[in-house]
Amino acid sequence: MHGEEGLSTTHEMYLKVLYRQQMENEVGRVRDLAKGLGVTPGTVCAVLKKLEHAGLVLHDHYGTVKLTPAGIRMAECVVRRFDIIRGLLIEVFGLDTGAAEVDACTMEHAVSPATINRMESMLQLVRTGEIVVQPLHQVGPSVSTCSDCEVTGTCQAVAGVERSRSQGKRS
Amino acid sequence: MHGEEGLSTTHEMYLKVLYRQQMENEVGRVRDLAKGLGVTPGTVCAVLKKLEHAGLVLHDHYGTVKLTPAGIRMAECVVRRFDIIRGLLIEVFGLDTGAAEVDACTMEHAVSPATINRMESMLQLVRTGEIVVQPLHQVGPSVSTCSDCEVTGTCQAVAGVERSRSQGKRS
DNA sequence: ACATGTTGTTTGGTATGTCAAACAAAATTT
DNA sequence: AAATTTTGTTTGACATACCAAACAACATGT
Repeated sequence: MHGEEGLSTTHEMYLKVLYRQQMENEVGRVRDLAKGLGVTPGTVCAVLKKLEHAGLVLHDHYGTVKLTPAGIRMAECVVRRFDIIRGLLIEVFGLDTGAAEVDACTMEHAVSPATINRMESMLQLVRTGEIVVQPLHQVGPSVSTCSDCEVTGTCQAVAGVERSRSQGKRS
Repeated sequence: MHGEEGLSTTHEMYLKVLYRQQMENEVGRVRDLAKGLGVTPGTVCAVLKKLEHAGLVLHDHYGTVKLTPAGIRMAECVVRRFDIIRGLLIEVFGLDTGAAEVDACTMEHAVSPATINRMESMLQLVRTGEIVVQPLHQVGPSVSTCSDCEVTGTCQAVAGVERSRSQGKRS
């Protein structure tokens, strides 16, 4: 019935960044998207074609880029996942903001609805004090027990993009 | 100093499946890898070339496939991440085994060392009873508050592979 | 030993997502 | 309004990861 069978990580990122920029800027422009995503304008152009074809954005030639209602819904899903994971990593797992946001940006594309819902519940319970997790914060700062897997955040969008949005807009 | 700058999700999956099969079978064969990963033998062949070039596997022409010590170390990192995330999703977030394993298989490629270490600590604290999280299990079964983002597990390896391994080897 | 079947490899093709650089349109300056 | 700058689009190229199908090697049965 829905027809959609899941967006790629790339497409989710495009929608998310576009959504955030539209919240602040009103109008979307290719150059801003490119900057926000850390890719070239040519790449954005190509991907926008697909998103337009999928009915998620409207893109006037040499003009503005706008999310459709469907695009907004999808973007909000991604943003919700990001916010929940970010909160969880900071408030429950005790990571610092920067690391949490880089990881959240990668993980947001990897969790099913079931998992994100449980994460949301957990976050809520911790916030209301029904679950107490202070002990975790005493574990120490990001011990690297595994020197082999230097898994770096593979999220394309620079951490700065995340940071600038989620804690008060800064230029 | 290390030289490596992070494996792709694909390569991590190849190493993980190879590792598991070698734990059970001794000898690795292209067809088993292909089956375990849900891809064709031709694809496996191509990817093995890259893994060999990266010093992670040894692949005799028309012969066996074996992880190098470096490959084993990397594979163990991936397996460790999987196991921690799987445990967390089941024991802390209250997901059922199947869903947890599908999600863990996607998430295992998306968490930084810092995050996985915190997750491990959390899991330990829950197991030793220092943190109690029963309330979460009463939240109900995977409510889908978000009907738009039908994010499906994008993990290539069929859930069966995960399942057969992680709860007692079954043929 | 040789025919058959299995397993492994190669080849040619596809789809994504990316860049650099050429080119086109719009906006701004003067 | 013409020149210049900025912004947007297209093109050609590349890397990854995949498949189907042709082909090569190996293993076995009789």
